[in-house]
Amino acid sequence: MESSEDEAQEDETEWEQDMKGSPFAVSGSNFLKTPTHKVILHFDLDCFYAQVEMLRNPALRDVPLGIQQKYIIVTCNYVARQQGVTKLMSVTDAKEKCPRLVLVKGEDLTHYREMSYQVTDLLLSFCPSVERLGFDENYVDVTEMIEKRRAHTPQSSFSFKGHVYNIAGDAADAKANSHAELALGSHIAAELREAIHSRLGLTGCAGIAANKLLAKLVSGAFKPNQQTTLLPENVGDIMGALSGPRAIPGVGHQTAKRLHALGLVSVRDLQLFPLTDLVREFGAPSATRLKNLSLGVDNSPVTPSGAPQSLSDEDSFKKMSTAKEVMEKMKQLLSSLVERMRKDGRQPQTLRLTVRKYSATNKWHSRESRQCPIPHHIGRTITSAGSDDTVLQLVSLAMKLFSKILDINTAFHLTLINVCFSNLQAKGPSAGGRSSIKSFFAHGSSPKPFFSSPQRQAVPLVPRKDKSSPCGAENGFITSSVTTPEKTTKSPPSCDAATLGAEIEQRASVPADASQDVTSPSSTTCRHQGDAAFTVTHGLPPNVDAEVFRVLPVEIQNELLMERTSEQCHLPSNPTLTSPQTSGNTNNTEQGVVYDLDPSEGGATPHQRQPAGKSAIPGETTLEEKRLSSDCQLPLNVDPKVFSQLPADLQAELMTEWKQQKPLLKVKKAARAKGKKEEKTKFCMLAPASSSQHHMCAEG
DNA sequence: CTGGGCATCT
DNA sequence: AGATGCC
Repeated sequence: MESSEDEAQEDETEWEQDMKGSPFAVSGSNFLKTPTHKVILHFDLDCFYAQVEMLRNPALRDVPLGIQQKYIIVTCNYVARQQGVTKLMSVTDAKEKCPRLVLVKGEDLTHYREMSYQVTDLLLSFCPSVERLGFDENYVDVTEMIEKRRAHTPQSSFSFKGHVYNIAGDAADAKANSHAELALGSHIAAELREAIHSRLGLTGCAGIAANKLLAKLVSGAFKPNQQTTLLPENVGDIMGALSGPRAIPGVGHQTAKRLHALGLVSVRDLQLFPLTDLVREFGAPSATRLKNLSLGVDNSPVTPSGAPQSLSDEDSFKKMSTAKEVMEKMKQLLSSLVERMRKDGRQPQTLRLTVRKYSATNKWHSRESRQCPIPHHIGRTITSAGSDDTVLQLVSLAMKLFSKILDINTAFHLTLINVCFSNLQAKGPSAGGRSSIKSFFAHGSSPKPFFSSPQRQAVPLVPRKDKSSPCGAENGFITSSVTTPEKTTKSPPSCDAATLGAEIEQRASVPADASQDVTSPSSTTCRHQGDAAFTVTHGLPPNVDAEVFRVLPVEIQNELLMERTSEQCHLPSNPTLTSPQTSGNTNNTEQGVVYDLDPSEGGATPHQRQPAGKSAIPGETTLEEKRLSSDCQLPLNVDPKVFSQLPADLQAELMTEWKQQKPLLKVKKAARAKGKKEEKTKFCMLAPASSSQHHMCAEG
C-alpha cells in the first residue's frame, strides 16, 4: 500500500536506510564517518530567579522563597515548593499555602539577565553552538565535540552519566556502547553542569537526545539538578507520556485549541491523524511540523543566539489614564533602556512603543504598537553619552508614537507600556554610516560588511541543512508543496516514530533570513526635528514635568495644553483658543463632536460628551478652519517671528510635519463636503503618514 | 490578581 | 503590526 505510487526520485539510499529501522539509530554498522544523528543538550536551570536571589542573599537559601512580580509568584525555591507553592501562583494563594513564604520582588530583571548571559557565555566557551531559550534554558549542539572526543575514546568503554529515560540504572550501561554518541553527550552534559555549578554557583537539569524537542522534553524527567539521556528506542515512550498536545514545545494555547476542535486530545491522536486533514486546518508547513513534533521528530537546528536583537523594558499596572503618568513611565523605562543600550555598545535604529489597553472583554491580548526610526543624532548620543537629554528626546519620540495609537485627549485606560530598541547596529570603529553601500557593489568581491557581531557570523557554523541532515531522521517526506502528493503514512499500531511513519519533511524553502537592508523605510512620520525649540514653556499643563514638556513635539504639547483647557478652564471664553488644529483631530467630526466647554460638566473629558448639536455648529467650525488653513498654520505655541527666521527648507519641513499630524479633520470635512468617499483614498495617498484614528467616540 | 522579556512567522 | 509561543 505504502509505496505503490511511484513518486520515485527521493534519494534511494536514504529511503532504504530509513525503511530499515528507526530514523534515529542506524544499528551498529554505520560506515559513514559523518554522524547520522546529532546530539543535542538542553540545559534548564532550577528555579532560576530564586537561585539568583539565594546567591545574592544566602540567608534565603533555607527559607521558603518566592519571586514576586506584581501579584504573581513567578517562581520559587524548592523549600517553598515542598509546601505547595508553585510557579505562576497568585501571591494570595501562595501565602495561604505557605504563610511564612518570603517574597522578593523580581520585576527588575537586571540581575537575572546578567547571570543568564554568564551561563550562556560559559557554555559558549565549550562549544560555539549555543541557543538561548528564555533566560534559564540553553540548547547546545555537541555533535562535533562528540566526533572529536570519540576519536580518542577506547571502543566498548562507554557509559552514561545520570539517568537514562525509562531504562533501569543497571541496564543502562549495557546500552552505552551501542549509543556511543549519546553516552558521550551525557558526559559532556555532566561536565557542563559541573562548570556552571563550580564557576557560577547554579544548579540545573540537562537533557541529552538526538534533537532539540527530545532534549528539552527529557531534561525535565528528573528534577532538580539531575540529567537524563533519551535513547531512540524510547522516543515513543516519552511522547506518549505527555499529557496532551499542549505539552509539546511549539504547541501553544491557540494551536492546542484548534487541535482540540479537531478532536485531538492526546499526542497519539495527533500522531494518527491524517496529514491531509491537518493540512486543511493549519496549512502544509505547520501541519507537517506539528505531526513531526508529535512523533518526536524535530529537524530544527540549534541556532546560536548571539547578542539579543532587541532590548525592551516594560511595566504593567492596573490603570494609567493621564498623559503625565504616561510620560513619566516612559521616562523611567527609557532611562533604564538607554543605560542598558549604552552597556551593550550597539546603536538602536528603531524605537517601538507597545501599549495594552484595558478592555473588559479582551482583557489580556489587545496590544498595539507603533515604531519609527530613531534619528541619527539621537541614536548616537545613546551609546556615547546616554545623557538625560537623550532620554527626554526619546520620550518625545515615544509620545509621538503614543499619539498615533490613541488620542491623548480622549479618555484611555492603559494596563501596560513597553518600549523597545531594535534594529541594533554594531557601530564599527571607523566608517561612519555612509559609504557602505557603494563599496559592496564596487568590486565583485565581498568586503567585510562591517563589524557584525561575532555571534551572527557564527551562524553558518550550524549545518543549515534541509535535506542531508545528519540527524538521519528525515526521509519519510511528503513534500508539503502545493500539490501535496501526500504519501499517507500507514496507520501504525505502535507509538514508535519509525512505525508510525517516518518524518514528514517539508521542502522548507526557508525564506533565508530576511535581513532587512536597514536604512530608513520611507515612513518618516516620526522624524524628529528640533520642534521643541520653538515652543513656549509657560502655562504648562498641570502636573507635567516642565523639563519633559519642553522637549515634547509641538503637537503633543498642543494636545496637552488643550487638555488642560478643556478640563480645567471652564471659562466661556473664546473656544478657538483651544487650537482648532488639534482639537479637530481628537473628535469624530463626522458626528459633529467637538470640544464643548460646558461648565456644568466639571472635569468631564471631551469624548464623554454627546455630539450635542448645541455648539457644534458645522458652519462655525468650517469657518474657523478656513481661517487657519489659509492664514496661520503654525501651532499656537509657536512664535511666528521665530518661525519666520528659520531657513526656508526647515520651515517647509516643519510645516509638512504639522500638516501630517492633524490632517484628519480637514480631509474628512472636505470629503464630507463633497460627499465622496474617494476623497478619503486620495487623502491616504497624499498623507500616508496619517495615523489611523479609528477610535470613534462611540460611547455617547 | 497573568510577569517581563525575547524570538519567529505572517 | 499583530499573533503566537517560549521561559
